[in-house]
Amino acid sequence: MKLSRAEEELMNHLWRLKRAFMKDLMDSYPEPKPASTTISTLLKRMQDKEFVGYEANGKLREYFPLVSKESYFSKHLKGLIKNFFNDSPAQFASFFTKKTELSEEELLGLKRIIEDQLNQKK
Amino acid sequence: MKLSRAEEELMNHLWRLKRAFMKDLMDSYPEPKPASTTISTLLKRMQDKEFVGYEANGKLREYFPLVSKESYFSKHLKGLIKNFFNDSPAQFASFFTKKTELSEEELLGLKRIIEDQLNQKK
DNA sequence: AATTTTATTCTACACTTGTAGATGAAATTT
DNA sequence: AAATTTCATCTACAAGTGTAGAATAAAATT
Repeated sequence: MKLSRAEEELMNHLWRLKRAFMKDLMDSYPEPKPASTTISTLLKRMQDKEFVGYEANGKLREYFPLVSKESYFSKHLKGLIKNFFNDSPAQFASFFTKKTELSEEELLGLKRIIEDQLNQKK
Repeated sequence: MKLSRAEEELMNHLWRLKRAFMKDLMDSYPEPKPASTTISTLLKRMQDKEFVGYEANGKLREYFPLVSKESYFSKHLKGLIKNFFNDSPAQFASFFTKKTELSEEELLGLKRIIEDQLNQKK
């Protein structure tokens, strides 16, 4: 199951806020804000898809994510790699590194991470 | 404009084949194959979206991609990074490197790429 | 030339998505 | 307590998607 574009946007707000009431979600949208019923509809659909839960606090509901951004994103990425890179993360990484202009610091940071990973392998 | 899931799958076949007749596209699907009219519908929609063109060869049409996999994918990725990583490719790279289990060779290969990039910076 | 194969367009239909009004009920403010 | 605000649900509807049958036409085969 996957989220639609609009749902994903809302989910991003929710991940950032961690827990949020309707009002907080509304606030997190820039102008022009969507109608609050639109958010409600999205929240409902996301509950059906089991991406969002809530805790009733009196009548108000405090919503929270049921999946972490990390795991959601990992699936996403895995799909991309599968579809576009022959299921080879290395091929993907090489594409990414070549096509994205990273600054020197960024490259050094990355290099360090990779070296750490290599050391762990030993 | 974006391709839908099913269109993207077809596009992948087309990228791989570079140029293809209806028949070749059908062949590229695993069992159970979709109806050929389904492929036709998709192709039509993809032409409307200007992702696919064709050259008539007698009555047959030889289809080909109008956008490269690289540029299509780059946009995709840019969107992902924007939505999920605060628009920071470096943040993304670090996440990717940590979450994906790359083999030692793959890591070494990556390291080499990064070193090349660093040298180019000088 | 008649038949068969192959591919295209048209039509269709159910499902998903983006968006929001109407309605109603609980909570808050006056 | 009455009025107002806040929000969830229901209903709705247009656009986009996945999927494919019917009709048709050109090409290949017999």
